[in-house]
Amino acid sequence: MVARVLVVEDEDAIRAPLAAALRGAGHEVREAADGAGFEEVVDAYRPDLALLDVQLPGGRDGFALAAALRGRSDCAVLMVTARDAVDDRLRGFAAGADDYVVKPFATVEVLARVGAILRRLGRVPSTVQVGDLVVDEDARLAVRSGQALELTATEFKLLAYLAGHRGRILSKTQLLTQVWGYDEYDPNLVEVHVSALRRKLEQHGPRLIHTARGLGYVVRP
Amino acid sequence: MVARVLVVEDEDAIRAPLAAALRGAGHEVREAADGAGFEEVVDAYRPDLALLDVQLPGGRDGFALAAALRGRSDCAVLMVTARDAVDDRLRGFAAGADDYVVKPFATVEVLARVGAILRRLGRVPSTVQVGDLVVDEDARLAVRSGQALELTATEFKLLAYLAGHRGRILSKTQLLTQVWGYDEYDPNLVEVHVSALRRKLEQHGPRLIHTARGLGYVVRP
DNA sequence: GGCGGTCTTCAGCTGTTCTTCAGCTCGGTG
DNA sequence: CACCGAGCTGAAGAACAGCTGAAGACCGCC
Repeated sequence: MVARVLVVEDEDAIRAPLAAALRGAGHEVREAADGAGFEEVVDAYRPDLALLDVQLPGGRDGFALAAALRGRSDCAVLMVTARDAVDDRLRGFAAGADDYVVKPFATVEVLARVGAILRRLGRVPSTVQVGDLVVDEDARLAVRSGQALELTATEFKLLAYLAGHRGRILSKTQLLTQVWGYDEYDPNLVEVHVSALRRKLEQHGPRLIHTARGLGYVVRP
Repeated sequence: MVARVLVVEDEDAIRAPLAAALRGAGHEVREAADGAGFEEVVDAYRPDLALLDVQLPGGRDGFALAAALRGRSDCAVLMVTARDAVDDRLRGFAAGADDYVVKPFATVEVLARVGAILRRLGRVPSTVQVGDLVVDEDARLAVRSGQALELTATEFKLLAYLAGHRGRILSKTQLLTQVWGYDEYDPNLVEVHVSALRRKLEQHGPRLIHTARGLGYVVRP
């Protein structure tokens, strides 16, 4: 399973190879050296798993970050620490950690634990939810506040892709390649379909597909 | 990847061509002949990579400098020495060196190793923090004291560049080349955008972008 | 071949953002 | 304290990105 992983670790010598290994395993990785702007990054990036070092520079340690995650996201937590104290472990689980690794560790061990957590989470239901919109790719069904939407093939594909990457800015180029499989850049093609999608979506609620000027589009409740 | 490199080497005949080669590769280079004021330079310059000679005049050798880097910066370290003793190599790695080159060396070899280290680091975490401001270039997110800032494309680029070089005075010429890609000197263009940025930033706190009269601008908490 | 629906292209419109300009303020200097 | 250059900022309009209605191309179906 491919997941979005957020690695918060201050030591380059540990973070860099770890991130490389995770990328090698097909995951999408975001790195941070400390807890600065953690909430904002989580909201924007919506990781499936957070790998948190316990000891971090700055005001907040890994426990504080794990606590901040609760309620904000259904993201799993893997704590990393240099200390092998039992009370650390307990504090970690109390803060909502799903698992725990002790430094020094083998990169493969971490990879295995990440895989285990992601498998355990199961997930990958074919439906994505954004606010009051539910998109079920298997059933090819889009529902907004109880109302089924009548979408054309292209519109559905576009909406499914946007919703599947909610909270992230997707460029027109990216949409063109992912949804249309095109190489050439024709921004208007995307614009026309976004416009049509919006007309149908906004009959049942406020705007979900937002314009990020000069960058692309984002789906957000 | 373009990086800031700090070269500490006492022999002019080695340092000068090395610095020239690194500049030729697109890096920004700062040179020093010994370890005097090392910490201050690191804090002010925030190098991505330090090239440290082991044998240095004055009280401190390359190992001492490498040790001083740890905890102070997430900068990578490449040690340079005339001695090819195994215990030197071990001491170097123990002190946190990422790689090691032995004199006499070919300049291209050093360039290759610098490239390898920087690739391995995989561009340092994308978020920069200055006081209560956090700028995440990947997520294209600027947050000040918990409030997301609504910035236009140019404003964001400018802020990201300024924040990424916090504590350093950046001339208007430099900003024009780096942010706009312009050649001609139009100071007012920069001034107008700095003015707009300040208006948005200073709604949530004190001044961060300071004017260095006759020199340019600095970002500082 | 004709028909209905969908996709793509086109062109005009709108609102935003960038750049230029002009007049002002500020700080240093004699 | 007056002057001068550097920097600041409000306003105007040029340039640009994005939106959308409409027309034509395309495709499958009868």
